[in-house]
Amino acid sequence: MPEGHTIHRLAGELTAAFGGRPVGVASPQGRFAAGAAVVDGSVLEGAQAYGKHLFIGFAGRRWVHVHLGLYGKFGVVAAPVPPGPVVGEVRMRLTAADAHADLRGPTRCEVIGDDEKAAVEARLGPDPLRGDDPAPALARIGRSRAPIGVLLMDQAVVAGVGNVYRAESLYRAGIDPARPGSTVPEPVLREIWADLVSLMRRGVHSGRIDTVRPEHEPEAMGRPPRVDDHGGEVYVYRRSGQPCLVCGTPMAAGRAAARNLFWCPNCQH
DNA sequence: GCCATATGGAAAG
DNA sequence: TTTCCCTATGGCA
Repeated sequence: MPEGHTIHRLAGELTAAFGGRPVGVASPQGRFAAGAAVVDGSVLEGAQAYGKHLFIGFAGRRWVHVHLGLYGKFGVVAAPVPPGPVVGEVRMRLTAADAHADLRGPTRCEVIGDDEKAAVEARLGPDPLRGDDPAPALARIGRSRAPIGVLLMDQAVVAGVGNVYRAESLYRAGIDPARPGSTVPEPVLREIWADLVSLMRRGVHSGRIDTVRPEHEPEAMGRPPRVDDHGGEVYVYRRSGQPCLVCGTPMAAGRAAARNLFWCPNCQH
């Protein structure tokens, strides 16, 4: 479930599990063999997250740059490493005495240096989870004719927001995702930014995306809890055709920039 | 077994 | 704007 909160949480978990110690880096699948050999056995100094990009820092100014993409997974598992052959397509495995971590299906997994890391970061907009100044994002949205729903997903505008936080933050602000960025008043943009900071911090802490306000939660509304494989309690994401939790209107769905888009046609303008 | 689907992004046209 | 990549899972024959 990789939006920015997943990556920031992962950076913390990796630093806690492996930081300051020599770590085995392997490529069970074989596709990361050359990169793994470069850092295998060196000290993992710490992991950093920027948007949806993960940088695992090793001694010698080497970084393993990981991007999970749409369905990548990276999880830390407490020791001992299960005996027997590694099951499935494990691109990279980190191993220490008391923990290991397996990476599967990433869009990117590569060893880079400081300059390449800086180049990746230079392409990203401010990240709500890093405490960045939102001014560049607000300015860019404020002068763009592109839909606000597309702009929020553009990592060069805001780093770390994915399809769920995009849909949910626009719903909570009452803004139609199709609305051009330049037509959204700046105070509303500031409110959306502050909301993203708060929602995404909560996501880092809980490991899932919950966006429903207390007064609309299942218990408060006398409805059954949401049952969905993404695990969180949300207003709009993947709820097309179901009644809006606030007004009862069936939620709408469409496509924008090749991604699923969800909104309430009554609550969002 | 086959197919559709997914919280992403880069490259190709 | 479309295509492609990477993997796991659930629904359906």
